[in-house]
Amino acid sequence: MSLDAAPSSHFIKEIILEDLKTGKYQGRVHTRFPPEPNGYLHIGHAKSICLNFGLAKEFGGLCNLRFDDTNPTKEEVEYVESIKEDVRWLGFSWDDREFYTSNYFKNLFDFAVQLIIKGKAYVCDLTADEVRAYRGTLTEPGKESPYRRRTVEENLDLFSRMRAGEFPEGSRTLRAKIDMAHPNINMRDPIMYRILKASHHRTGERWCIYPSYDYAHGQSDSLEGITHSICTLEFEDHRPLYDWFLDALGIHHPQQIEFARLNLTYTVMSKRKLLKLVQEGYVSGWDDPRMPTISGLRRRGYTPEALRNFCERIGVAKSNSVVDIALLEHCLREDLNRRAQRVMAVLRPLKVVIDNYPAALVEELPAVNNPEDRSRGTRNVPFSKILYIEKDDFREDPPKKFYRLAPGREVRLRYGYFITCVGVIKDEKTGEIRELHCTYDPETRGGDSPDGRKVKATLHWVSAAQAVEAEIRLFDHLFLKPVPEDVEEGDFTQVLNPNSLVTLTGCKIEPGLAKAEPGMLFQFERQGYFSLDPVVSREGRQAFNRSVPLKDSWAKIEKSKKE
RNA sequence: UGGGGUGUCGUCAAGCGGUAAGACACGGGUCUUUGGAACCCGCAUUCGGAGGUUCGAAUCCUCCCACCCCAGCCA
Repeated sequence: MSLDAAPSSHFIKEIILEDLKTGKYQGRVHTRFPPEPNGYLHIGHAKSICLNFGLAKEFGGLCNLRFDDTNPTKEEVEYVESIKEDVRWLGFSWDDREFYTSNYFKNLFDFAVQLIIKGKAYVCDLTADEVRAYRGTLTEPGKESPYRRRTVEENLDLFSRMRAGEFPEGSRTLRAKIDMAHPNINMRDPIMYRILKASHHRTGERWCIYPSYDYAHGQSDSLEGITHSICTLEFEDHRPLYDWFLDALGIHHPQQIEFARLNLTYTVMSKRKLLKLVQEGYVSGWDDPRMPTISGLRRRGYTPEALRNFCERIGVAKSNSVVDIALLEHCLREDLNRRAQRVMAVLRPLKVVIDNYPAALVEELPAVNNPEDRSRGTRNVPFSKILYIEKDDFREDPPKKFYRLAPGREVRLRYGYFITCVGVIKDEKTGEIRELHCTYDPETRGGDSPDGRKVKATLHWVSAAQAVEAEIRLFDHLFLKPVPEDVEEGDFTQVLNPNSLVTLTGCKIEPGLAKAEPGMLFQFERQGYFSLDPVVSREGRQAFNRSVPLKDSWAKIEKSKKE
């Protein structure tokens, strides 16, 4: 059984298969992942990464990593580094094909000169406001710029002076000469170059004119020999323009294919919204474990395998959709179930004294490391007279279907003994349960009863004397609503989940966990999957993040009883 | 009222004229030293709507409806 879902077919593969059959690109498949280094990658990007790198791999082709850095006012090296780390972590390699649109600034400039010579581009002196006014509206055609009829010579001269820095920022642009009455607004003489006196993170002060996305993207694809240029739906309207430049230049012509971006329930996905959460302090940073960023998911304890599997399962299509976050969680559980080391940890400790257990005795009892993989063997956990169990595992007045510990009831301590509750000690004033007194059956060592006696529940526990204390962070959905943007008033911050992070201190964990390190995958039995938080943890004060809880059918019963 | 898209189960999503895959979710059950996992069963007589073509339509045609994207010198 392989963890990765069988690659499913989708419309992009069909297009590629067809192109392969007809020999459209001499049997080549070459894709690219083109992030703009102006923010951190999120799970929506993961979909695109898996698609582009996955397609290349499946068809024996290549996928380039290309930073689309045409806007120096928004881009930074910090983002470049984080993007590379995230793509690598996801399990993909671009070898030496790390490119930057800024590598092509000279090529793009030369292409622009060619277009000017062909009479297909001109320097326009209209201001930004005027350009907008001249563009017309969705339903009305635009007007031609008064500068549209400049001669080739004049355009050439002006364009080279734009490059030389002779004109102030925003004073002129280079525009494609297409059709101001075109029903597609993108075709109404789009801007190819703007003057930006900004320092670029790669080219420094070398340029003061920068190409627009529309002008740069197709030509960059062409220069790299890309065959299939995959992007999201909102660029569908730009495809005629993408094609227009390539045709006008008569160079290698990749085909642009659009697919629907990923949306997930109970979270937001746009860089703008994510940035707002970070900047306004709703989360601790881009890598907050509640964020849908790749760095956040990684810190939370997600695995690349789970993410890749998820991306495979959601499919690739063109309809706007919102994927249930339960599928993401399912993919994580599925992966972690096979891999995670089982361990016992008590999140909300309740003291238990085993009355008939020798006070001085400490036994080392073997516990299975992973029932899904017996080759992982066993470890020993200490058992003694004073233990902690989970508060939730005891009810003085147990409701129907509650199988756990209650007065007079016998349950099993996992890998330990059968115990029976014989006493409850409460705080005189508050009535709060302070500790439980139990007796154990020495014959049930390890958790088996020689007489075949059954018990309805098995509890996890930790021996008090040997327990290590830790902080445990429980995460829930960041938002209360499946679609956070769907609010009557205000914005998505109105429906932030106040309980998306619950920090528990004084948790009692199995002594072996003291050696836990970030990146190690654990299942705290009967609770969920956890891993050490690499940021918050400190020497002597470990903090574990709950990556995802285990399915809990008891919680479901309780919930349905309340409703 | 311009242009470009999309509409198949609660949510994704196959389907490409031969009689509605699969997954998640949900419900029920078996098993269980995790109320986990695993396993079994159930879950769209119907494909946005209405007509039409055809022996046969989710698939073809016509009209209609709904939703998404576009008027950055952002990508």
